Amino acid sequence: MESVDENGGSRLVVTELGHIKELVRQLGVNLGGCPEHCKRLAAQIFDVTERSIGMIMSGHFDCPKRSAAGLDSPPFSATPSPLSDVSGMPFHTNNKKRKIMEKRKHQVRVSSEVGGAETPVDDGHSWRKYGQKDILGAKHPRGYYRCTHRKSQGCAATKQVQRADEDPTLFDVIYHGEHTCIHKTVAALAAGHAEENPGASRLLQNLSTSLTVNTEGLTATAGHQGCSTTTSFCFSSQAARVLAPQEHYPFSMPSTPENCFGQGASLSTSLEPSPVTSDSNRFSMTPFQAEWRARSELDEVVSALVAAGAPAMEETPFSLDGFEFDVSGFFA
DNA sequence: AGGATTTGACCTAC
DNA sequence: GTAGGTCAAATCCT
Repeated sequence: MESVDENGGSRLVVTELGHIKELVRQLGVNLGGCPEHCKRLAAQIFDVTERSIGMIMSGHFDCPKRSAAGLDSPPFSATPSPLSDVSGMPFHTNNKKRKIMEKRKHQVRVSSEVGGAETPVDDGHSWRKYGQKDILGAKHPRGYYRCTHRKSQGCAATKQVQRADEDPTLFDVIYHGEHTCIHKTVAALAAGHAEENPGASRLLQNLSTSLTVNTEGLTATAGHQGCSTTTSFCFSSQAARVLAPQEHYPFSMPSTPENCFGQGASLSTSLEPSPVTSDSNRFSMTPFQAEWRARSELDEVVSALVAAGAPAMEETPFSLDGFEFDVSGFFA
């Protein structure tokens, strides 16, 4: 990973990431407290993230090689396997098949849930394998997956999964296309809210889909030292990135009341290695990958909230799975 | 029985 | 001709 300004740009973004991390931690601590403070913290997180976006968008992290290749993908391949690096893929060529998929592509490196697992951790979507190919120079074959709802809902999302040569526990996953399908649980959730507020309902669908909260150890220590429990807050997988803005997939929610990160539970983002071992989406990412993901997801959650009628939500914190969420800070 | 996976064949770009 | 990506029949799994 190179950078301009003798890594000065890198340090700036890393600094901002650290700032975001601290703000998120504070937000977690205060979630059960003063709503106004939470709003301010959320607004700050948004601002800092925006600054990071600006740094990246200004070209500080444009890899010359990638730029030359005309890629619009983020600097996700800090340690890409030789042949899974999308920069080497001819998506901007005249290849008709591949040209179709250049709309959206997103590469991440993920770890397997269990060492030696054949596939990486669940990314929240259901996939159907439709092919496998031995790739020249790669030790492991590349698997081709498409969304299970391709037929039923015409979802065009696909992904390619290839085990990293240097570390078999890691997978390079390249997502193509956009999910236009509706998640099962999301659909059920939507049904309950659609009548009241269609926009907010849609947002909740996406929230539920994308954000995962690891709760390992939480129940074991809940009630004991209360606020000391560490809950890992993980940004979602590819969801936000592969979806068009109008198909926003921002954050997701804790699935059970026990997962509440309120009551002073501290939050740790996935910006740094986390020992958590739940089935939530955990990625082995560089700070830049993490920042880019955070940026894209935050970016989309805001646009999603706006599109979903945020003012109404701002007035009344919405609830999901027994929790209330106040996102009005994003609009401060 | 129906859905998911496997795997060889086929298609397209280079 | 080669490599990457997809198709589709065969097979497996629940």
